[in-house]
Amino acid sequence: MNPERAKVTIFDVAEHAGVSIKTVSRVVNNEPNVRENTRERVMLAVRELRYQPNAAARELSGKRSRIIGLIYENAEEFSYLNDVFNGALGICEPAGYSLLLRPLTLPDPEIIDHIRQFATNARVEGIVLPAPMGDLPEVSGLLREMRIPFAAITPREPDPDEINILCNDEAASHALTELLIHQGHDAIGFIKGHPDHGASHKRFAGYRRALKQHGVAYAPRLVRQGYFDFESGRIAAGRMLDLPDPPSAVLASNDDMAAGAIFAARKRGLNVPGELSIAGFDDTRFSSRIWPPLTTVRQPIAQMAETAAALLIDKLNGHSTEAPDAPFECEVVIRESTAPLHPA
Amino acid sequence: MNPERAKVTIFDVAEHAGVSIKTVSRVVNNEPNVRENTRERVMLAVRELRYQPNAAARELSGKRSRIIGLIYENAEEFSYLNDVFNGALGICEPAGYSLLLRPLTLPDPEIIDHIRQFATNARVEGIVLPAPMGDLPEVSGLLREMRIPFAAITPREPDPDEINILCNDEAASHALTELLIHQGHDAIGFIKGHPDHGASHKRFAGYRRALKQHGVAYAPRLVRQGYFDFESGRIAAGRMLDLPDPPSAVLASNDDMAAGAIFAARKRGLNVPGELSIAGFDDTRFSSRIWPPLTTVRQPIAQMAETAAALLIDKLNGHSTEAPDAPFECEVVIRESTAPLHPA
DNA sequence: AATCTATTTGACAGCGCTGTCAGCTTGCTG
DNA sequence: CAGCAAGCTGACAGCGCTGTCAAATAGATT
Repeated sequence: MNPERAKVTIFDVAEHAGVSIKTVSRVVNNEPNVRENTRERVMLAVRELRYQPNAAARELSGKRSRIIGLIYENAEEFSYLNDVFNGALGICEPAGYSLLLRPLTLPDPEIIDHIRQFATNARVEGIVLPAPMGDLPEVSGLLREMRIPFAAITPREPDPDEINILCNDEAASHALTELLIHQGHDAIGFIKGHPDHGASHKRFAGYRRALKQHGVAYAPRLVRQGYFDFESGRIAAGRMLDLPDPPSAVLASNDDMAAGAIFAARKRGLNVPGELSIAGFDDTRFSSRIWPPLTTVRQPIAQMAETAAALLIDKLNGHSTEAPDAPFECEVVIRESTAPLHPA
Repeated sequence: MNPERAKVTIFDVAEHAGVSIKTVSRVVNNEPNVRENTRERVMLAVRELRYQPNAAARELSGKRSRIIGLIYENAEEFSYLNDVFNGALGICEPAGYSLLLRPLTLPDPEIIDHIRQFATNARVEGIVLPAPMGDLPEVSGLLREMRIPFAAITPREPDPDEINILCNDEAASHALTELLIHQGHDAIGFIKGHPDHGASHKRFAGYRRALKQHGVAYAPRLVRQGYFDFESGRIAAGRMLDLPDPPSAVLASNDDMAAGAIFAARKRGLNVPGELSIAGFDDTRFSSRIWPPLTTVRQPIAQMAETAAALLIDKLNGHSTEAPDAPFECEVVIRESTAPLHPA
């Protein structure tokens, strides 16, 4: 199919450098026990001939595919995945790994079969699991059983034997709630995230802790279930705003839902933030571009994905790097969708 | 590393079915000249043993990697890529192909080297080029020279020997401009897209054609260069709005820039669409969620990517499917960011 | 039944690389 | 300068599959 390509083999290089193919292999793979002189000669030949090892042969012979899988939920929300892809790819490429994507539409009754097939068929060595994949016990259970190393980017409790990338969701949510309290709000609505996502629970926990700490009463009527999408945010916010005693501030568990809340407020003729403060979570690309720009929490998603990929590759290569000792830090970003409460 | 996996080889299946490995190979690859009886026996063995062919061995032996590359610009805009990824993956998976991503940050002076390396190193059989990759002559030139089949999703002039997925950008832009003219606007600003994108020129052409057709004077001061990003839209719109005789409507070449225009209008206290109508292009996920929801043009991006991948795979397999005879249809979506002009 | 042709099947040689292990060089040590 | 360990290098056997080509079988024809 491509006559021009892939012509140069290890034999050509060996001949050109006057060594055996095994020595070329050693040099190319950075193995020890090659005299500096020899190494240079081989490297020269490699460059001159533009030699690129045949990945299929390598895999067949060496049992290493150098492929990492990334299983993700094929949801609407894509800003998060954008960062995950970029972070993971940024690490894989220079490390000589390929990244293979596997979208999954949740809920998926055949998820086990799908993943099993992906793992064997695509011959991945390891798998990155961004949220919410890492939250699903059947997924991590299967991978464990198949003995496929994986790195979960998820706020669940860490397992010391597995790679877990965490961030301090709970603390960030606490800080954001505290901000609203300090601005004088005492009727603060909360829109929960999808119950299957670990992050949802962490964020709710931070909210409750802040209320408690500052002596603000917890009002169940001001807490609504959402599912991380715009529509559920719009609906949940609408319900709260139609209450006889509506909240003066709403904290949504992500920015999509916060955008939905803004939409709901505007439909009701409410000024944001004059009459209603709204804050979100995630700082997606659009959070600063809607009106008013959203107060939110920024997570270092790309960095987390980079770390996940890097630790996974280290593990695959037998370097047992230690996981970062502290969770990644989220950062509260204050913009114009929140304001101090002016008593009526 | 994974002792449980990939144990069953073609030999096991052959033995189990009482045939030679070659016959198993024939059955697995759907080759002709196998008696039905034999085929069934082999299939049974395949199922019983859960045989999955080793991709590396296949590739090494057969020269077919069953991998397709996707080279894309690693820009902020991700809604477009989301659809492209999903569309392409949806076709590749069932066809037994893997999709390998290769982000590129433009402009990239070493783009040729990067692509060359990707193509050989990742041993892709073919490549999908979403916009703006298909617009760059050095990219398509290199692939042509390397004899790597590719499918370009781009509005350039089609080459009958190559796979080109088109949509009627020009006509859609014409229709959108016409809509504004019919609403009474006669001072219609236009924010151009990035000059390296073929779509930019098509969209501008549609705008001009509509003006001409309806006898609206073309005013160069109402045309500004943008680069498809929010900021450039904000700035370009700002310049026009600060003119002594500002436009009553602004057409932006994509929704990011339209969002920027809305932002600029709002900063100047202008009501949209009361005092300024704004329309965009693309219908990204956020276009219906900002305030006011954007009038825009929707392209069937996922479908286009599906078609690109499908045609490419057909080509790789020697089935010379014909390209669709007509370009894909864009659709004008009218929302609340545009309104009829009320004379002052 | 013998002959011929078309169809089906199998033996075997690679594909390009890495792992194993044996053999050859060094550079010391005594 | 012999003797030896440590450092280098190379020969060769696979890895699991597909392509080639020859052999076996079935089916058609006389």
